[in-house]
Amino acid sequence: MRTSEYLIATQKESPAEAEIVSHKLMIRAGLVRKLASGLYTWLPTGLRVLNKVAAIVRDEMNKAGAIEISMPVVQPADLWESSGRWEAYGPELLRIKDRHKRDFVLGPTHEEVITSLVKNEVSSYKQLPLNLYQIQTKFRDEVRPRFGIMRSREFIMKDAYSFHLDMSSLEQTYQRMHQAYCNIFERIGLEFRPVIADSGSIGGAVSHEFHVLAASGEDDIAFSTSSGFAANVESAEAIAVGEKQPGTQSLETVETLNAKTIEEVANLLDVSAQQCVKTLIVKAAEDVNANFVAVVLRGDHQLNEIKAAKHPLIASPFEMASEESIEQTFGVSIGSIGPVNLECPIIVDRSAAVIADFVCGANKNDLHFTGANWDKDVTEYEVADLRNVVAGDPSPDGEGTLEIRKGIEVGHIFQLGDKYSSAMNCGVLTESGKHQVLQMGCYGIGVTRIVAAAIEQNHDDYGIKWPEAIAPFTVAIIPMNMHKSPRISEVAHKLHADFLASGVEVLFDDRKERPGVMFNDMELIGIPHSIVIGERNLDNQQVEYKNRNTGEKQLLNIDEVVAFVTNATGAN
RNA sequence: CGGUGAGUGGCGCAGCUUGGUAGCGCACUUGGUUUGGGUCCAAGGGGUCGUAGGUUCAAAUCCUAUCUCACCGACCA
Repeated sequence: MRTSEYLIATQKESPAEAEIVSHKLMIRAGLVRKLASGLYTWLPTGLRVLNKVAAIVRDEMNKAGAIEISMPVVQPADLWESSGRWEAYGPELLRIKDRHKRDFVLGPTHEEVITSLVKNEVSSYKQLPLNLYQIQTKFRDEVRPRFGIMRSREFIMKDAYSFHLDMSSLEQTYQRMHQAYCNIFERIGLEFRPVIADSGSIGGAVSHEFHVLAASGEDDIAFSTSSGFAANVESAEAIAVGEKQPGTQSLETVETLNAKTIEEVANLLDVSAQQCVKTLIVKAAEDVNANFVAVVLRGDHQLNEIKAAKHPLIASPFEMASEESIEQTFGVSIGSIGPVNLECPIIVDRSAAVIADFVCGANKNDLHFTGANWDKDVTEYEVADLRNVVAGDPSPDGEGTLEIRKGIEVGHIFQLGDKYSSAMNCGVLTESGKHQVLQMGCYGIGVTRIVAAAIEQNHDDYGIKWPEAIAPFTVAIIPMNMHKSPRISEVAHKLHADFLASGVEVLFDDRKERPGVMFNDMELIGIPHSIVIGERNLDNQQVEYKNRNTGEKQLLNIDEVVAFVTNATGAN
């Protein structure tokens, strides 16, 4: 490819709205352009990358026994009514009407369509298991599209759906998909982790997320320093820190005027936040004989609302009590609430339950207790896992401590069970001739998001540093002042032809630009290898090779260039 | 949806307070210059100032309404 016949579309400045590196670089390197909020056009260079990612995903899916299909983006509303998601999905589901005023949706996902397909096409246990996938455009009317392609409304997803007679078959395919996903991210060349994810409202379901590690990630991932344990912080189990301590002090009341937050109280009393407990008042579940439930955490810990919502005493969805309702119910302001003599059910986090002689609110304004102890000063309570894990916590599998890093979610695999198949009555006849509802798994990869995540993980001050496997071009030819030097032009054209003949993806910068412009553009676009042709080295029949990722430079004889680059590519 | 801010050539912005010829940098075109790291000079093309209404002799500027977009919060590939 020659730049003169291509749309290179690089820019010096990035748009004001671009916040994260990948977004800025995708605009500057000419990969994408925004059409409207959350809607992007993929320019030639961006599309080349996208297609490479998709090709790797497709290849690994095929190898793992999945079969490619393609389903419509526009889906009839009645399908969504049959699964119950027409109401349940919410405003993220873009609803449209056709000319006959019939309701349709732009597909945010395809469980309904695939389940309806399999229901009609598959009727015997002999046809199972079956794993179907597509790589296709999805539309989710995100509340807040963000970070360019990272969270856009229209995006490309690889979604696979597997169908099984029983759970053990589902588990097998699930493991196979887990492995396929690892293969995919390894081949693309990303640093990633499969992590245990929140299993959501579907009871007993197993789920893993795949995260690309990057500082700009929106998710916190907890890892064990010495085992393979990894989980999303929102679902990582927090175990008690340390052994249960015996109490040595007795309850004393202290005045804490103007001290409301844990920090202020701890400072005032000159104790650490770890020696305090904080008491949060939350809405109780409907079948509980109280309006509110108190949740007690160690002062330095944060409540995990997902865990809280799953507790039988706590309302789901989770809701904090308002300041007014707390004052009405307990007659004390929010800063002085504590578990001692509190008139409501009390749930204590595991780590708060092992400390002794702690500081807590005295349920009277501007007063706190010191020297409080469980079982002595508070007798009615239960213990549960309610907090977010923090760095340094013991790993829940008992090996090592936890470390927390940021991740970008690029894949999610899920054992769905029969949620959709039973709602839509999708089943087959078993060996014994009985109708049986199928078990399902679903497996998603954000193909467009991978492109952004790859940039987040691989860039420098000059631009993108593509992993070899997804680079838009393998090699750039950069001739110095070609239009003034017939012999440079000759070598450049020859190398271009040679690369093409060898099947190497080459971008030949034949623009009449100054060298600096070409260097900057090629580095911005992030082409892994480049060949610089200048008068300087041509006397020795040599050109300069430069590696974008390692910065390595060396002189090559003209006749060995193609072999060298081919070799360098294979080596990575 | 809540909070904050912004809409002026393709991009980045100034001008608005105090109404009076729409401006700068990048990009683009032409000519020259330069040529191993975004050269320099000159000439040029391109803008209903988000939209609608109002005030006024006169509105990018003041007033009203409206739309769009971005950033911070709860969701997700």
